[in-house]
Amino acid sequence: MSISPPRPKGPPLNALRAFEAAARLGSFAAAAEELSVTAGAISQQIKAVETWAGCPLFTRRAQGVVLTGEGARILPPLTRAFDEISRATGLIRAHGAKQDVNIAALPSIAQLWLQPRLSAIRAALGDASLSVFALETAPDMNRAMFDCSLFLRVPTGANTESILAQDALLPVCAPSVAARLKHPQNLSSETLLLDETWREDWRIWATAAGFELAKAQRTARYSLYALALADATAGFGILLGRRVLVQDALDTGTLVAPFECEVSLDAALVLEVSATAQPSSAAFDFAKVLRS
Amino acid sequence: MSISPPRPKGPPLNALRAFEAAARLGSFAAAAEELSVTAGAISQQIKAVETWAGCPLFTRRAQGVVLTGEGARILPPLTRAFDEISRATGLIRAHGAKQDVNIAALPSIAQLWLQPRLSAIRAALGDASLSVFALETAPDMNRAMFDCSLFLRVPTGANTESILAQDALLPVCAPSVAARLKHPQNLSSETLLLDETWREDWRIWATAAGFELAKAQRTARYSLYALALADATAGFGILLGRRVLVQDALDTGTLVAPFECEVSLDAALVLEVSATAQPSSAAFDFAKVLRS
DNA sequence: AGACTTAGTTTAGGTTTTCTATGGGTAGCA
DNA sequence: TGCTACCCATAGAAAACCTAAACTAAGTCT
Repeated sequence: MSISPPRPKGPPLNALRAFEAAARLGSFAAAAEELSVTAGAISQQIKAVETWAGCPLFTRRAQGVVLTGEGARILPPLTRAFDEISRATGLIRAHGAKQDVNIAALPSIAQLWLQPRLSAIRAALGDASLSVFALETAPDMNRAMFDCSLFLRVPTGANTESILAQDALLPVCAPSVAARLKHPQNLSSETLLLDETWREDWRIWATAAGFELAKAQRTARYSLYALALADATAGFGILLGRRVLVQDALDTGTLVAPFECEVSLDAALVLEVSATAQPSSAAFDFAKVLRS
Repeated sequence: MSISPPRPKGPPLNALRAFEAAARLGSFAAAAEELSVTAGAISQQIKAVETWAGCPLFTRRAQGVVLTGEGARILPPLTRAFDEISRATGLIRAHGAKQDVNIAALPSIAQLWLQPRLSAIRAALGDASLSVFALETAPDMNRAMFDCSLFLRVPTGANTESILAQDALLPVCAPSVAARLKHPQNLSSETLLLDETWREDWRIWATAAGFELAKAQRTARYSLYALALADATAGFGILLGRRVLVQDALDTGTLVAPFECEVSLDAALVLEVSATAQPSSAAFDFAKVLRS
């Protein structure tokens, strides 16, 4: 018998949070994104849980991970528990730090859609400060500590959502370039600009426009939409525009749409407000300004 | 507008666990005991939660702490959430580490009651290893990672409990000392031994025996019951015995009870089994041996 | 076949967090 | 007035955590 060796410890909570995210999202990489750490960190945390529990929770396969029976058994209660913690802490946080609004948005939306509206927003918010966080994928609003999110995606119909604008695809270019484009066929001799995030867009538009993309078509790919937009403005090529993001440029005339054909998308510019946000909070004021 | 500064972090889970324990138990010191850390650590963790939330959760008073409105509001959901986590993780842990039984017990019970029974227990457990942890106060079995607990306390009637023996108070001493004790009055010239944990015991017994304790009564206080028992055996004084703990010494005759008067207590030797323990586990075997 | 891509692992190393150990301070108790 | 029971503050030590970079392993183009 051993008397008072290091006392048996409770479950490692941070590691459990990592496990819960990975199990819920079905991937370590996605969990890493949600928790804003690297995949290696998730891998280690989950190993820690497995060591603590004494049994494996995931079966590792080359193309991903699959929950084991034990893993699947504890996921629902853990999700409930972490949701409850988020909700509870969100409530009290609203009282203290109500002076600050945290927005999650696609980098492109932050730069091209939000920035022009910032001065109006600031005026409406008064002294509450505003922080914008650029994220590649929309966060789970039940978890991440954002008050609002702005993403281009298919609406889910949740009542925390507002559709600000339906999205659509249309090629845009500098007026000088538009002059030599009479017909989609002319595109084959031009450089097509596209954003990495939406690399299928040209294919989708071409199909709808009844235009065959050449195999050897010259293209330029950008990881930042604003960069592609700048190059299009400079007359470097034709950008397959997202209406929401190019609207301002079309309005001011720096870009024009050379063709009539515009393809409607299911995706829209969706504003989502955190479920824990209070109607009296600055986050609500922010949302109200955007909806108007 | 600031773009992508350090992303807003989720609530600090370990700090929330500290808060939940402190709020539930009404004291930082008690929470420290439950989580087996120092009170200073709890103090810092709670400050971390308050900083994160942006509002105080406790009002500090010199004689303790009181929950604020915000604190009281989040306690129930947090307790639910952590209970759920404990339950869920306890379930899977049972599958992996079923080879080990962790017992929490009063130091005195571990030494004086459990030790004599160890060989029988080992025989029944087979290859499962046994660890005994000495604790001053009974842990919350929904939280702490113990499979069983053995404490002297008033039974609550929970169905995870078994009463192994009702407790009682009776003075005990070496046979040589008993020879000169004809009547409780003789005690005034003797040294009374008592354990810090139960410092009221002599007063309780004296009241029941109709015997007035002198103000200048000579006493010796021990922080370890086994030490007091050893001194009593050596003829150093009279120990106010807990029947459960001195029974073995009475049976072997190393100690005797000089007076007839035995005071029954509401407290009993209570065995509690963790709610997450499986009927097939070694913890159940252990409990079965003790009950027989 | 060979090159790329996707998904997770592993290790070392440094950073951040957390804990303990001390030395206060304040109110109730005797 | 001394004791005890609480909690607070600080600094150094210990533990936990994260990142970066190189690696494995199984697809998927070409």
